[in-house]
This record gives sequence, C-alpha cells and structure tokens, in this order.
Amino acid sequence: MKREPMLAGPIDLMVLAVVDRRPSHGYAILSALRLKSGGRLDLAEGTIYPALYRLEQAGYLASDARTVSGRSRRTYRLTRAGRTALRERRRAWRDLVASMDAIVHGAAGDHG
Amino acid sequence: MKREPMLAGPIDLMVLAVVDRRPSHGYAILSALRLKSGGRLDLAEGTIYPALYRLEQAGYLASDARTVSGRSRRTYRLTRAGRTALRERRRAWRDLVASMDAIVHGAAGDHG
DNA sequence: CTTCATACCTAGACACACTAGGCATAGCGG
DNA sequence: CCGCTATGCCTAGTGTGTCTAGGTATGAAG
Repeated sequence: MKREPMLAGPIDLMVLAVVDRRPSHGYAILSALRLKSGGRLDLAEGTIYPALYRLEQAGYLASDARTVSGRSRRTYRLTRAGRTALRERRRAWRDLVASMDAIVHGAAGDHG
Repeated sequence: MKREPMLAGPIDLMVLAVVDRRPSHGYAILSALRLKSGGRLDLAEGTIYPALYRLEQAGYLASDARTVSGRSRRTYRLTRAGRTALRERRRAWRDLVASMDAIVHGAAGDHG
C-alpha cells in the first residue's frame, strides 16, 4: 500500500506560493517569507537554494540569470507544471490542517 | 544562530493529543487517527511504535503492559512533561499554520 | 484449515531541513 | 585602508522523522 507522505515539504509549498505571486530570486524569497510571517519563517540560504534547484529539477520552476548592480541574480518563475503542483500542495496542506485540527484541537464534548 | 525546527514531527503532536484525551495503546491510537481524520491519517505501525518509544524515552509518555484476551497490550499515558510538550507543540503548530496561511493563501488585495 | 481483527515489533531507506561554512560586489563610516 | 552591512549566490554534511517492508503472536469466524 502506497501512502502519500504526511507533509511534502512545507518549504516547497511556500516557495511555489511566493513565486506564483511574483517571479523572484532566492534572496527575495527569503525576505518575503520573513516579512509575511512576521519574522517566524527565517530560513537559511542553505535551505532555500537547494529547494529552488530541486523544484527547477522537478520542472516546477524555470529560471533566468542576470547581473544586477554587479551581482548575479537568478530569477525563478513558475512553470505550468509548477502551477499544478502548487494547487495540489495547497490542497494537501489544507487537508493536513483539517485533519490535525480534528485531532489536536478536537471538538469539545467529543467523548467517542 | 539556532533555529527552531520548522515542524517538529506532526505525528508526535497527534500522538500526544490522542493520549492526552485518553490513555491508549498503539493500535488504538492508529484507529483514533484514522477515524478522526476521516481516513486521511492512515499511519503504518512502523511509524507509530517508534514514535511511542521516542516519546517515552523523552519522558513525555509512560506506559504499562498488560495482557488482554491473550494479547499483550501496552497502554501509554501522558506525563507532566508530556503535557507541557503538548502545549508547546500546539502553539508551534498554530504558529506554523498562521505563517503558512499568510503566504500560501495570502490576503486578497495584497499587492505589496 | 484460512482469513481477518487485534496487538506488538524492527531494520533500513529516503527525503528534507538545518548547520556550517564558503564565494562575490557595492556602499558607508571610521 | 579596514570592517561592517546589505545584497546576491553556492555547497557538503548531519540529523531527524516518516515510510517501506517485513516480521511476531492470539483469538474468532467461516
């Protein structure tokens, strides 16, 4: 029996979501995550760049390298497959949250 | 800089929550998870038992073995430290959900 | 006898996030 | 000049947790 992984990389989902909103480079994704989470999501470069390579390898992202103000910058955008993956992972995340809420926060009065 | 892990084992949290509600043995925890999630959380024994040992090793659970109807049964209950850990993990989960919601579902009209 | 439900157990594989570094340019202040 | 900060990128290795793929056993029903 083949099980769906319980949580398929929270960071993948977040990266896809950020890039979906606007094509972005690695450093900008880190900034966006830190900003939007009120500082809670404070990822290291060692986390984000392998995630970006992985997602590009998987065909979910495509990238273009440029030099901006003397610095190389690699901007990623979502592919068609990436949009599909994003939708799927959003669904999986919502499912997991719903399942965990039922268990972790539970309905009061549930004496099964 | 020491980062808090993004998600400290969803299964640990679920197990603690189930056992908090009622002291339980492994098989019963699996059943409860499957039931309360509408079949979505269908864990294998290979997942639950190491998790139970780990949590007991960490001092969050304590157990008693009995024989019921010819079958050995090990019932786990939450320790005081386990209650503290449960509270902490609930908080961490809520934080992660909030952070991810801000990013993955985003506020409509957020064009920042 | 076989199958299913109820119980438990374990080793190894795999994936991913984190740690701990490293490289570089540009600008500012001392 | 140097040191620090901000902006960009990169990589190897470690640790952890979940999944896979098995295994054990008893009792009941067909």
